[in-house]
Amino acid sequence: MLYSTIETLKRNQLSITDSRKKILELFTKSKGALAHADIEHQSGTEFDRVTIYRTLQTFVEKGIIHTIPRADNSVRYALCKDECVEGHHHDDHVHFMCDICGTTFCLDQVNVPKITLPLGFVATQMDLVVSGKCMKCN
Amino acid sequence: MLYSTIETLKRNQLSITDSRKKILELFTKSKGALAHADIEHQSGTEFDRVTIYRTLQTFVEKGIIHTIPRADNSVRYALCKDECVEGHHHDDHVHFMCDICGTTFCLDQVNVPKITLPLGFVATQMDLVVSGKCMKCN
DNA sequence: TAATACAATGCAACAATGTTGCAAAATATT
DNA sequence: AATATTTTGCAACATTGTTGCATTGTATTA
Repeated sequence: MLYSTIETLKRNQLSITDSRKKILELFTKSKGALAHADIEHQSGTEFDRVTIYRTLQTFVEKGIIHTIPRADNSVRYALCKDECVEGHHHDDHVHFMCDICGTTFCLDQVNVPKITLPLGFVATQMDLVVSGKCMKCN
Repeated sequence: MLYSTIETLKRNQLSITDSRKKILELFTKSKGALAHADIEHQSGTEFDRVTIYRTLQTFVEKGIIHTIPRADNSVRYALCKDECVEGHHHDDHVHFMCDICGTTFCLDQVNVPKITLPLGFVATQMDLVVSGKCMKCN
């Protein structure tokens, strides 16, 4: 089930503004994950940098998008699946980063496998990021 | 087998300097992983910020330390095991970040499990970062 | 639909993080 | 000890992210 951008915003009790509509659209149009800089470039000078930061923050809080960590100190954001709700993300799928084209994929089909931690350690979140060559660059 | 800081530097064909000795010592003394800022604080005003950046870079290139990605856009560094050599890291163990005390652990005993990627995807590196409560804060 | 309450935006200023070029200093080599 | 090489510190700059506040836009109520 796909929601329109406006429906998604309403469903999350967010007021409908130009920046939120536009940024959410960028995510639905994009196959891969987006970095803050991507959004800044693709939206031109339309919105202030600060607005983009705050919009992304709001979307993460509401469970509309989730973050993907990277070893080189740059976070990317991707749309969450429908099950994500405020404060409780279900983004336990694997992320794939292509070393050639730089695209970040959410491999929704591939789940993060269960692992056994040493005694005393309790996990609340797991991030599995794989890098290599994607099917286009292979 | 443990090497002294000087031996490790020599083994990697690096000249022995105060900053390299001191920063490498910080890593061997520390149980967890270190962020750039940690090193900057613990070494006081002894070294320039730039020197620390360059030293960490050199250590990563030589395979002495490896990076650990985090969702909040902050990289941490940890000592590699002996098998790591220049340009070829063997840091395929799980990393654990405590949400309470902030310490990052290398769980050397726990390996990243093999997963099956969609057709056409080829993995060259995998990073599994688990967060939750560590054995001290539990 | 107009008036009000509320929330989001843009701007400015700032803080933190990371990078580069180059002269000075330290290390390694002969 | 003298020379060649590498590393360091400084300055300057680029990027990324944060905060306070006045202004603007959105939602709500009469």
